[in-house]
Amino acid sequence: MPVPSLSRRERQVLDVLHRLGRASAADVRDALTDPPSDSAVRTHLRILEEKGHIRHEQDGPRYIYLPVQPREEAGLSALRHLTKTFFGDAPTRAVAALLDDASADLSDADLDRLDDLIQRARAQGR
Amino acid sequence: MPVPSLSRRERQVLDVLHRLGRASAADVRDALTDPPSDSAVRTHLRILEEKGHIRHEQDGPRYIYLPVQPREEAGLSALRHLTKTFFGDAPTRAVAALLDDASADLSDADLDRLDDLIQRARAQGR
DNA sequence: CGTGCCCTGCTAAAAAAATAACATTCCTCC
DNA sequence: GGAGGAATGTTATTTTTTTAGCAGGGCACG
Repeated sequence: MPVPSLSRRERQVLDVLHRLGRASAADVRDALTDPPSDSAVRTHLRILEEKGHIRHEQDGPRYIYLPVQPREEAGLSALRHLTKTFFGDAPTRAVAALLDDASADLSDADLDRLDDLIQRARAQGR
Repeated sequence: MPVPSLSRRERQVLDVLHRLGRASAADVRDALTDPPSDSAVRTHLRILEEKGHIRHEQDGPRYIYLPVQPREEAGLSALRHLTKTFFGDAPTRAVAALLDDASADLSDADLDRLDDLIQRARAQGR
């Protein structure tokens, strides 16, 4: 169990960036339910950038920040950690929890897609 | 995006407890890759208990700590948050990532079980 | 022009978190 | 009985985090 390298706020800000994909300082602030001052948000963005977790592009007068690690990739490692912590390292159990929870919202198309993925996993396995 | 109520170390300690189910202060310390002093670990345990996230039982001379929220339940809400953050709030995509990643490790039995869950989700849906 | 506005960066201060030192209790065993 | 060991709780200190204040640059517009 290594210490997570991000503080509370930093994690929160980085999550927002993953969710939005790309965002200005003001966008980030707007996405927080309990926003600190504009200047505080900027400080976190600057620190995240120093630490190498995000980068920025210039967009006219302002900076647009983006995560360095692609969303899917970050998502996967978060999933791995979560699976270890809460599901005894058994991905199947994590999947089960997801399906169970969201079943009401899964469309037929979603289910078809999942079937497909399982087919593929079977093919892979042999 | 509400501020997570736990600090870095607190989160880390609580995760260990979820992983182990139940553990003494020494167990928790052993499970950390970068353990602080015994006394520091205890402080975190005491604070987590004050905050209501864990409780303890007496076991002979020592305390055994356990999460208040059941593991599966905590896992589910973590999954929900993760799905929002990294998978555009589409559980199917999170599942896809898991299957894709772990396909090498999924046994036929696992896959059968997943098929089953999907069947059930279909039945549920109509 | 020059005033106002919106942006960034820097710096300092306040608040929270993390750590360890220490006191205390209880039990065991000589 | 008392010395030693293993546990907890309390407290104080250090370190990190979080926050805001302020300076400076650039651009638009009267």
